[in-house]
Amino acid sequence: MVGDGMITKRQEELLKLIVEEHIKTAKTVSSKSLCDILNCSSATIRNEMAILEELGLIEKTHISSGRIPSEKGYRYYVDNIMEPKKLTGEDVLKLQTIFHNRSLMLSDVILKSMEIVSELTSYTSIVLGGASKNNRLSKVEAIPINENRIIAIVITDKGHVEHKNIRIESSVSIEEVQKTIDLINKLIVGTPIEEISSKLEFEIKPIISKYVTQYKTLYNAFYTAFSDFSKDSNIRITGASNILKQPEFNDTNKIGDILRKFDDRELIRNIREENNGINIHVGSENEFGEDVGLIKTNYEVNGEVGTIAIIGPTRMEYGRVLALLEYIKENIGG
Amino acid sequence: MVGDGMITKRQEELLKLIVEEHIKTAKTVSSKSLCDILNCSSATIRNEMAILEELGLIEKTHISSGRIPSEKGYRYYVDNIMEPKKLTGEDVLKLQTIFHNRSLMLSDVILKSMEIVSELTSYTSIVLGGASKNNRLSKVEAIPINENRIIAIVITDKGHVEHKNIRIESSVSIEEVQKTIDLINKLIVGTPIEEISSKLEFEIKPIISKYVTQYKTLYNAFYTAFSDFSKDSNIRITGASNILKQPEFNDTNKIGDILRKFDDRELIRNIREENNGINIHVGSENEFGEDVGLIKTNYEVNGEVGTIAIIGPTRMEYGRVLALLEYIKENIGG
DNA sequence: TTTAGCACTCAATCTTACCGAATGCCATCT
DNA sequence: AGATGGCATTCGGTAAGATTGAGTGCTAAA
Repeated sequence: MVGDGMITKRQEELLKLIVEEHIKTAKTVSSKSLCDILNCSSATIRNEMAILEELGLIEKTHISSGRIPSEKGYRYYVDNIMEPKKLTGEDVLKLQTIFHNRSLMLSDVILKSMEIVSELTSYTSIVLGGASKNNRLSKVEAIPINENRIIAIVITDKGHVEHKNIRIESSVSIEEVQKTIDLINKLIVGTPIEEISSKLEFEIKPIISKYVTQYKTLYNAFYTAFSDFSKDSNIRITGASNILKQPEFNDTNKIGDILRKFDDRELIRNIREENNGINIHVGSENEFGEDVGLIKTNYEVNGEVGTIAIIGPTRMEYGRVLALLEYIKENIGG
Repeated sequence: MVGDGMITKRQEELLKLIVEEHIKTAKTVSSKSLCDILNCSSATIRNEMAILEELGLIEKTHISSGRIPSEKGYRYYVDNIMEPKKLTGEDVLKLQTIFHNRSLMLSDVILKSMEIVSELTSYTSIVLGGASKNNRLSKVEAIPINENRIIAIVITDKGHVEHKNIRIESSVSIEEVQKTIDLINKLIVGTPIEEISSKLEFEIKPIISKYVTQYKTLYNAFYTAFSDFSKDSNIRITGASNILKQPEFNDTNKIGDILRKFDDRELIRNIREENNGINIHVGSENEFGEDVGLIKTNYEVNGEVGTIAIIGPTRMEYGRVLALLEYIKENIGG
């Protein structure tokens, strides 16, 4: 006996073969097809299969079909059997062309490398970028465009930049706007992004109201500009059509189910990963439902944080995707 | 005889009925079903149908089927028969909640209103935003982040802002960077965006090379930053899953064909509309193929130009979409 | 010019049959 | 006690009719 508890060495080997064969072919795996590898008769394998099925690690699609891994089976495989796959030369090579291109900015490096992963694997990639954790306000600048529009530009110490288009009433003079900006600059530079809203409310507001006559309208404009700062983070989904390459999605209902989820920006935003490490969510463990597998990890480079994720069928090559994401995560530092 | 040439009043009426009935039901239209409306027998209608088919305006799906409009038939309908549909109260109401929200910036107004159109019609919307036509450079600013990264911020007179992350060799001093920025600011403020690249090359480069010792590496950094300025414009596709609501896309191959096109950013960028007006492209007239209809128009507000488009089945409600886009175009000025 | 009538075509649906791939189980072998 | 061979059984998949119904084209008459 080995491992979690009740599963023998041979059963584990059998589970491994079933999972990997199913991942490769998308078909059910028969007892006969494994005779040669396990050096025993199909009847023997059927007996073992019955035990694995008893344990909920594999399933039949109908009463006399071969077996496929269950969700629990994948989980067991991922946790106890799978060994981190080594990347092939081709995979590494394609990614390196991105990492070695010095003229790309960080966000483009991530987008492009995930595009490549999507292309290499025929899965779908998601990049959630742009949040700025632990960034501090470095500078606020306001550029007047015409009498009722100004552009506020906010720059953080880690190099994150956002701009907001602010509409103001025409009764407010340019001088008053400038005075407000000066006050903001003087008072909140160095404040962490997360705290700006409350600082504005409790520290800046009282002061502005003293110095600026039209303070109310101006304050409101700036408050809304700051409060959704980097809230609607960038979402990029690449290779959504790849799900059609997977035979299990040869069904308009299933395609619809997942496509509707890709369209739901709220849901996509929610896959944002907070933990460290690379996390695998099989089937119903993720928000896309039982038919898909999701592998995701966060990244943080120069204070820019985000999440990258790969979505494929439950039957996806977990080991390979894991290795690819690991490689990307290690190489975007530069 | 009326219209283009060979088509009678009654034939035109018949074509109108066939198109509109098909748009409503997605089914073939039989002669019998139109008897009541046209006040004649099915045989008479069949005779007229034979003529319309002769002219290529309608088709059969098989030898004894009812008729559907051909591509040419849709074209004729759009050009000669369709009357601009009046928007329903619900349509207007939903859009107005966006237009009346003063705190949204322009780009968000467009995105959100197209989201609503997509939702109202069950078609797919595309927004290509962010290009800045006729904008002139108003200010360049550089903020050093650390010894080999600076952020360049570019602002145009119309209020368009972009920033680029520039990596520089550590051998370049902050002073040299600042000197370069000052030169750029002095020399190219007021230049139209489109001309910046060439101006950099032929006017700035010689001067920089005189004043800045490490000019080559700096020049290259700025050149790449400017040259893809607003090139990779924002693309937003909303409601891609809506195509599955259309019965003619109840087929994984067709879904795949169009989804692959949605994934192709190059193709999507190419739908950018240059002409004025709202343009309808039926079937093979657009880049998405014979199964879809495309309605698109450009917009220009405060020097920010872009394109909005709606994609549906060939059998789409052209009149309604036309009215919706018209309404949006008229109302994003504010 | 319109219409009624009729033969004909075809999609769609259902039924039936059959093959082959697997399985479960049982009796037997080592 | 574990492994195996044999056998009945199940079920998906494919193919071949059979049936139905909607709709057309054509012709002859109104």
